[in-house]
Amino acid sequence: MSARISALSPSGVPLYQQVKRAVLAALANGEWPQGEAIPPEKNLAERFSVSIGTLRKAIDELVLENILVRHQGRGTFVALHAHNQYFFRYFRVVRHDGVKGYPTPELLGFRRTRASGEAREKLALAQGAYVFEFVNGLSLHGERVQVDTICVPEALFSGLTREQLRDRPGTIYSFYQEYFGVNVIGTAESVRATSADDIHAEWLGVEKGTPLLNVRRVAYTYNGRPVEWRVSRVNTERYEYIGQEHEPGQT
Amino acid sequence: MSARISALSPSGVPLYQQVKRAVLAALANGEWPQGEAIPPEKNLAERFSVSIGTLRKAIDELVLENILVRHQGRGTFVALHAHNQYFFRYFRVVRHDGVKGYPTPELLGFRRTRASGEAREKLALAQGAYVFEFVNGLSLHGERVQVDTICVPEALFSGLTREQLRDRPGTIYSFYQEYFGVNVIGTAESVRATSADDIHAEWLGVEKGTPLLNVRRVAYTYNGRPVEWRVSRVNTERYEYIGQEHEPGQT
DNA sequence: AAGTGGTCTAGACCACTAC
DNA sequence: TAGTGGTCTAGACCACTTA
Repeated sequence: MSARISALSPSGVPLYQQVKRAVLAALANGEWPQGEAIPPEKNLAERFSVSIGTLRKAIDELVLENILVRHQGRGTFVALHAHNQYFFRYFRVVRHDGVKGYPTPELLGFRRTRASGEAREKLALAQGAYVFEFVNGLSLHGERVQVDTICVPEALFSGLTREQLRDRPGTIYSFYQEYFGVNVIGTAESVRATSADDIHAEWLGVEKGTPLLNVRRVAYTYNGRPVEWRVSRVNTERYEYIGQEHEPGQT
Repeated sequence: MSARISALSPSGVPLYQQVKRAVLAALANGEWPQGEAIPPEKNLAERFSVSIGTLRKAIDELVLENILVRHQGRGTFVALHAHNQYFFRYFRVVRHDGVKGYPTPELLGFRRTRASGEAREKLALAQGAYVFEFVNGLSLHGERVQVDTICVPEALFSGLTREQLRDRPGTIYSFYQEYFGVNVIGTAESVRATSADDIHAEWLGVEKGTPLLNVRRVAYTYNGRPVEWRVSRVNTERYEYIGQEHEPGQT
């Protein structure tokens, strides 16, 4: 386990960034399990042959990214529920009383088609480009509360099948990553209020014309490349969407 | 202008936090105008009698908060449009094409009343406590698109009048700060879709029953104390609410 | 060439936690 | 009491910008 930074590479990459990568690698290796403390700062500084200050700068960033948690006097810990946090980053519907739940997905539709004008715009596709369009129903506490219409370029997801989607084990984004090497690293959402049309009324078990939340999301990978465009319809009779939150930063 | 930190107060507050406050005070004094460079780090470190490292930690936080911008080799600058950024932190409605605009406010109602059950809950008030409740209409490009019903505890805003609100120069939150010493430092929002009732239909110039976005916000000051509870109704026919955004952080 | 911020060191002492 | 992270120092050298 000689985890020394490789030759203090003169690559021009700051040392603390190299340290950060090394720590991430160790985490990925499962060297320090979730919820457990990582070695103290002094040890890590020695191990990577850097000063405490440099080591701390690397750890600082990992703490900012919610990958590690520091407790003064106790140690630095691998964040629990890193998976959970990641999950609820992208699923922002909770019950009116604030209770969160894991949604049960159900594939309601799947087809290969030419991209619509709006999909072309959001996904930066050429005219006539093909996309896969599928519909995902989400239930909370046994009740269907959200229906997503999801559009991805065929160019990035060639060979995608209805069965793969139906039988995928985890979240859609982890599926993208494992099966197609597509990493979602950012999203942008806008929200409107619209009326339920016939098909969504049926899917959500509400009357036609019921006000629904209409969440429109573009997901991006590296270099700002859009990889997914989705429209979510949410029945907010008993659930709500968590909007912008501003932490009380101590100014 | 002896801006020395007052006696290196043994108050237990970290030095770099004191330095940060001092820099903020200098900014508030207009000592360094917007868009201009502030003195180099060495000078500031001397002026505040701290080491470069400590000074940098203070500046780091101000950069993270978008109050300052660093340019390697050029200097550290007072962020332009800090006011703008601050403004659009709390006003998140844009046209469907993404164009932002400054809303024109109009006071549509004002009264002193006992807090409703929901207001009591959100504002952590005792039964029978009084609140000021006022209604603020917001227009973009000459069109009324949003109506806010705002509720603040009388205990924090004693003496608030309709005229003060109507004639206030800046945003509501800067008004809170200047006239009542109430600093809003954080917010939490949840979003639903609801139908327009009679009065909101009239205010927004839509038919009764039109789907409206229903944004519910609690604003907090220090120590997580709630100071304002508001419900915004937005006509999203031509405008939309900017939801959660995730920056592509470089992990 | 001079001046700026960016990175890095090798310590020190303090506050907090666990034993 | 021992060990942890939190803060702080007084420098050093590097990369970048401007003139």
